[in-house]
Amino acid sequence: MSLRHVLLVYLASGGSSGYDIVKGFQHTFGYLWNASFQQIYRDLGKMHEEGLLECETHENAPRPPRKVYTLNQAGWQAMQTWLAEPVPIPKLNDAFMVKIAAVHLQNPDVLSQELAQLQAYYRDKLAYLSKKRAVFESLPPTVLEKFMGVFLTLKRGISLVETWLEWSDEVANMIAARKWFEVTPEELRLFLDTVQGDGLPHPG
Amino acid sequence: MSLRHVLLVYLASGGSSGYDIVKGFQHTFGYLWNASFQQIYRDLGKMHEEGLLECETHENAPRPPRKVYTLNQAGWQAMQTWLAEPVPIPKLNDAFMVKIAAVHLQNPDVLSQELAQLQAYYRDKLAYLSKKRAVFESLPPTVLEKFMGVFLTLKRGISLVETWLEWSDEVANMIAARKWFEVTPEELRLFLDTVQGDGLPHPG
DNA sequence: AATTGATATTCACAATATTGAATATTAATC
DNA sequence: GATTAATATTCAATATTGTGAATATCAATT
Repeated sequence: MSLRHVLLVYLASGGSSGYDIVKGFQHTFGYLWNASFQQIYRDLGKMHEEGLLECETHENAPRPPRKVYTLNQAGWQAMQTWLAEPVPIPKLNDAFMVKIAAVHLQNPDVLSQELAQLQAYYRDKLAYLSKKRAVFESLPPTVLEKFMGVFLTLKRGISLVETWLEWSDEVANMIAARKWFEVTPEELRLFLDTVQGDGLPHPG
Repeated sequence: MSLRHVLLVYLASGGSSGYDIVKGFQHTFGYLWNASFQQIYRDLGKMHEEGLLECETHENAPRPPRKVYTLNQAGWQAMQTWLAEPVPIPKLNDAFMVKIAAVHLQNPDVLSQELAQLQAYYRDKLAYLSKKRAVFESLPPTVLEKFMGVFLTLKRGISLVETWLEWSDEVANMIAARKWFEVTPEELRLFLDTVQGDGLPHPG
């Protein structure tokens, strides 16, 4: 699974240029899938080479010309194939959580400042997503029902941010208490070995 | 940021062989950071080459010998440097959410089955993590306080799984209702363009 | 005696992601 | 008239991750 599949899904609702996809991503798949503009352009090019996309260069009056990509038969097929197969469990790689797990190694003031900045970021994000949710909720129920899929992903995004913010308050309390300062690395290692259970494998 | 930093942090509480780190990961950083055993061995080797780690080959009686890596001065330094700099916002790349956002393209029965499998996986995971939490909660408060960092990351992991499961019930209801079947891709694109706000950039 | 299973590690190739810079067109600003 | 900003795309180098297979030692099973 990769960006390519996401692009196929995106293009399934109509052709688009790389530039517009970059813009569109921020508003729709942006909180489901992160990708840089270089990545998007590159993968569009590759998929075109591989025959999954058609590409028409549209002159754009005063602006530089834009390459509009559309799904062709093969692309549609590839998308269907992807949709039919199960997705992998998304992998969580959260560096800040690693810092918190190893809080005894940190400088509390530096950590505290970093936490505050993350909180500010997530509060902004929450405000932004909440505004979006309000738009959805103002729709007539029959219309909302139709776009339930997008609405649900929005709600999931909000839930992720909200629970992060709640959690971050606990983290702030811990940093303020500074009790963990008394833990030596060796104590931690010993403790972790003791608490260890049977383990849960990460499935493909 | 990468696995290498996580390994530095891990080794800060004592030397370890690749094999033991692989095992240890499942129990401690496993739900914060995902890495395969090949990745861990590879990065340990590289970090040794780069002079961040010392490596001693310990004969292991009947078993094959094990390479025990320990942080040296440079490694400790590198870890400190990493700890002092802010972490990037973790990138969310969730293929299942993409599928849900584009639910109108799916076969409801296939999707429904995939959802059920994911739910089973996350229920198992929740049970596993809850058992761990119980161990923490049975500790005397003064001990729990000491290991608060690990406990908080565990709680965050539980919260992620719990809210996913709650969300998945809503998704199941949507699939059962099958209203979104009436949406054409073009309608969706138009709708998304209308609902679009100003966008929120993903910070470095 | 041969197979299986656990321990412990390595190699190689492919896929993906990150970063910085470069190019080209034109409108708007100073 | 020169600089800045926005649109629109591309290239290249590197870093990181993912996957499959291979190697070696020895215990325990069959």
